[in-house]
Amino acid sequence: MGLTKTEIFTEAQNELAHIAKVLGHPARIAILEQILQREGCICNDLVFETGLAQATISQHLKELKSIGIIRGTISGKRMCYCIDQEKWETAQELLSNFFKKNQNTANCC
Amino acid sequence: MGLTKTEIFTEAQNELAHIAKVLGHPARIAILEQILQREGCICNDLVFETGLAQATISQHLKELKSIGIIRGTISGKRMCYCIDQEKWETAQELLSNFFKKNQNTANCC
DNA sequence: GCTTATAATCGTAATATTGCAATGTATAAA
DNA sequence: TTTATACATTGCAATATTACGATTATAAGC
Repeated sequence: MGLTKTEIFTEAQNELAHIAKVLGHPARIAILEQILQREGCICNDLVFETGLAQATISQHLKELKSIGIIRGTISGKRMCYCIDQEKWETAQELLSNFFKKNQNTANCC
Repeated sequence: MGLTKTEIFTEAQNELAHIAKVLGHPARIAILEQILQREGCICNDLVFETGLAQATISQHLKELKSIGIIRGTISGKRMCYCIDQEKWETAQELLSNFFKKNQNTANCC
């Protein structure tokens, strides 16, 4: 059906899954890496860097904005995208805490 | 087109994205949490726990197996699922390293 | 042998995602 | 005021994902 039954899971599970889902595309990883590399902002040189169409990049940026991990501010006729530090750290911690749940479990099989 | 252009991204980007993608569904987060909680194995009580159909759970388990983060071993007529410690840590580190790329970046906008 | 339990797989329907061309919009430059 | 530039949005086609019922395969127990 292609429809995730979000209502049967907890808020936390849905939130974590949403963050992971947004990170779950190589183009979005590449975009984030570019933004980081240029230590600060960047506009749609991303189109040039990735080789994807402008519309496609725009769509991926929208996905990234949906978890708040990037922010876009207008500077003239250009857009300046950058990392939202706070949201970045939130995502980092949510994932980190999830992985920390697996301390010490002895292998069973 | 629904077809990710994996060939234009690096191995590392594709690998990280794949891991994130697999974690990007609340059912799979829930499944992993269950396996961890029962500190070791579990069979398809997952069906009961989540309320999803057996076929659906089986499919999600397959996704999780695709990144190696869980392993299933046969024990009689049951399957015993557990975390693969090594792969778990690999995934943890890949994500952790990705997030660590954003040290010290001054906010630009 | 047969029956039951457990889980994988197949087939299908519904919805989501990816990607792009075309179009729209706002700003800057001329 | 026109024109160009930079993005966002829309609409569409192709593919992927999610979910489930039905079927199949395997092993245990009789």
